[in-house]
Amino acid sequence: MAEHVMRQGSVSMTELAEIFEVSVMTVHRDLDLLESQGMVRKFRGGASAQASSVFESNIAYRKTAQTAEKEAIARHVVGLIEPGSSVMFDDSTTALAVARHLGEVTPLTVVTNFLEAIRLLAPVPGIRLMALGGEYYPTHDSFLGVACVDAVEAMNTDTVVVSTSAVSDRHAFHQEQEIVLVKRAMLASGTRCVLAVDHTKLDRVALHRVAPLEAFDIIVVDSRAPAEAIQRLRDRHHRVDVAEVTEP
Amino acid sequence: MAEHVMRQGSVSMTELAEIFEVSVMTVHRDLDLLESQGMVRKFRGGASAQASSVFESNIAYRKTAQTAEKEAIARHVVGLIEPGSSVMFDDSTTALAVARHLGEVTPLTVVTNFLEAIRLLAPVPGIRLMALGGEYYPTHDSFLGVACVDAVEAMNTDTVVVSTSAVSDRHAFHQEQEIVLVKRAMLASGTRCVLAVDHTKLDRVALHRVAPLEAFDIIVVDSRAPAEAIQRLRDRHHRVDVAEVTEP
DNA sequence: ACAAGTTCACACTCTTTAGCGTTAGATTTA
DNA sequence: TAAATCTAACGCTAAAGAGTGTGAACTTGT
Repeated sequence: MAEHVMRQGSVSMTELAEIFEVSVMTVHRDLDLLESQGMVRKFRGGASAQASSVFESNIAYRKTAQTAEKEAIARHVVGLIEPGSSVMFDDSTTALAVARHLGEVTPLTVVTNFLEAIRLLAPVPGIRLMALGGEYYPTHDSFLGVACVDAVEAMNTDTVVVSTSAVSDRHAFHQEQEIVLVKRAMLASGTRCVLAVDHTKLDRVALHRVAPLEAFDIIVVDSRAPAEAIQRLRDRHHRVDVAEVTEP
Repeated sequence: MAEHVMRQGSVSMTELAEIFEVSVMTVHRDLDLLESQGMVRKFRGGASAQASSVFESNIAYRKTAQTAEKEAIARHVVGLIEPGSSVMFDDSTTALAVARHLGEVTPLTVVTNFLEAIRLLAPVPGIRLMALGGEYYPTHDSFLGVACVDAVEAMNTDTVVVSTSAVSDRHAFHQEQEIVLVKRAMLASGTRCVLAVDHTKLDRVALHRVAPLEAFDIIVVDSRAPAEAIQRLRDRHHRVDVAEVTEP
C-alpha cells in the first residue's frame, strides 16, 4: 500500500479502499501505522507521500529494501570476524543482518547502540553483549546523542562494522547529524573498520560526510554493484570485498 | 512446581509427574527451564532446590512475588513524579511496575539500565527514553558494569527510584556487587531519591550495604508492612509513605 | 447545520504460538 | 548387557494475537 501512495504522490481514502478491496476503516488504520513510521503524511480525506529523503532514512522502509543484498553482505562480514574477538556495529539494517549471524562465531563480544540488535542478541548464548546507552530515537530504534558518543569513546573493539547511506569515490555520507557523530566515534574506536554497503549506495552523496574512505580497512559491497564502480574504489587503493548475492 | 521442589528440597522426576498429573517429558522440560533460570538443580532422576539466596535474586522468581504489593507501591511512586521532570530507575521488578504506569505522567524523561523497561517504554509516546549502556547480564536482564556506572555519573535526574533486596533500620542492602555500584551511582545523581520496597524486605540484611537510609528522601512501603517497623523508620526521621494494597 | 470524514469500541475470523504427550532413539547407570 | 533415564522429533490441542469489518459517536470543514 505504501508503494501505491509513493507512485501516486497523493491518494484519497476511498480510492485506496476500492483498490485494495478493504474497508475505509482498514485504510485508516494502515495509514496511521505508515504515518507513525514516517512513511506517509495523512490529511483529511487522503494521504500523500513523504519527501523521498525522509522515508529513505526510515527503518520500516530500509528493512524491506535490498534484503538479499544485505544478507549476502552480512554473511561475508561474519566471515571476517574471528571467534573470541570483539565487534561493534551501528544502527543500520545491514548491521542487523550481520547480527543475525553472530551466533555462529561465538564466543564473541558484541557492542551496539541498536535496540533491535540488542533484543536479538540478548538471549544468544556465547555472546557477551555490551549496550551503548544514549537517547532513544524511535525512527532509528537506537540510542544516539552525546551519551552514546561518550560510551563509544570509552571502548575499543577489534572490528567495527558500519554502513552509511551513500558512498562516493572518496567519502562515506549520511544525512543525519546525530548518526554521523556516533559513526565517527565508532570508527575511532575500532582496530579494524569495515564499511558494509549494498550497491544502491554507491556513487551517491548525502548531506554530511561521515569520513574519507581511507578510514575504512575493508569495504564490502554486494555482487550487483557495477564492475566499474568497484574498480574505481580499488584504484584508490581500497580493499573491496564483493559478496555474492544468491537469491533473486 | 518450583515451590514444591523448594519445600521438599529434593524430588524425583516420576514423583513430580504423578503429583502434577503430567507426563515425565513435561517434567523434564519444565525443570530444564527452571534450571536455566537458576531456580533448581537437575540431576539424574530428579531435581533439588537451590540455596535460597541464589534464587531470590533471580528475575523469574522476583517477577511472580508480591505483585499486588509492587503494584500498590508503583502507583504511589508514580504519584510522586511530576510531568515534565526526569526519572531514573534501576533493574528491579518494583521499578518495572513503576515503568508500566509512566505513560500516565507524560511528558517525561526516563533513564534506566533495565532492558525490559526499555522494551516497554520505547514505543510509548510522550516519553523521552535514555538508556544506560553497559554489559548485559541475562540473570537481571539489565546493563551493569563500569560502562553503566560511568553513564549514570554523566547524568542527573529530578527523581531516582531504586529498590533493594533488604532494608534494616539504618541501611539498604543488596547481595550483588555489580548492582550495588550502579545503585550507588544512581543515588548520587538524583536530586530526590526514592527507596521503593515491599514489606518482605524490611528488617532484613544482605551481603553489601548499598547506602544508609539517610541517602533516601522518601521510603515507600506497602500497607502490609508491620506498623512497628514503619514506626521505627519514622522515628529515625525518615519520611515513610505507605501504599495501600488493594488486591488479595 | 449538515455532510463528509474520523475515531472508538466491540465482535468475528484466521493465523500463530505455547504447551503437552507419544514414540523412537541415544545415553547413562548398575 | 539390561534397565532406567534422558533427549529429540512430530503432531495435536487450546489459547493468544493480529487483522478486519460494523455501527455509533465524535470532529471538522463548507
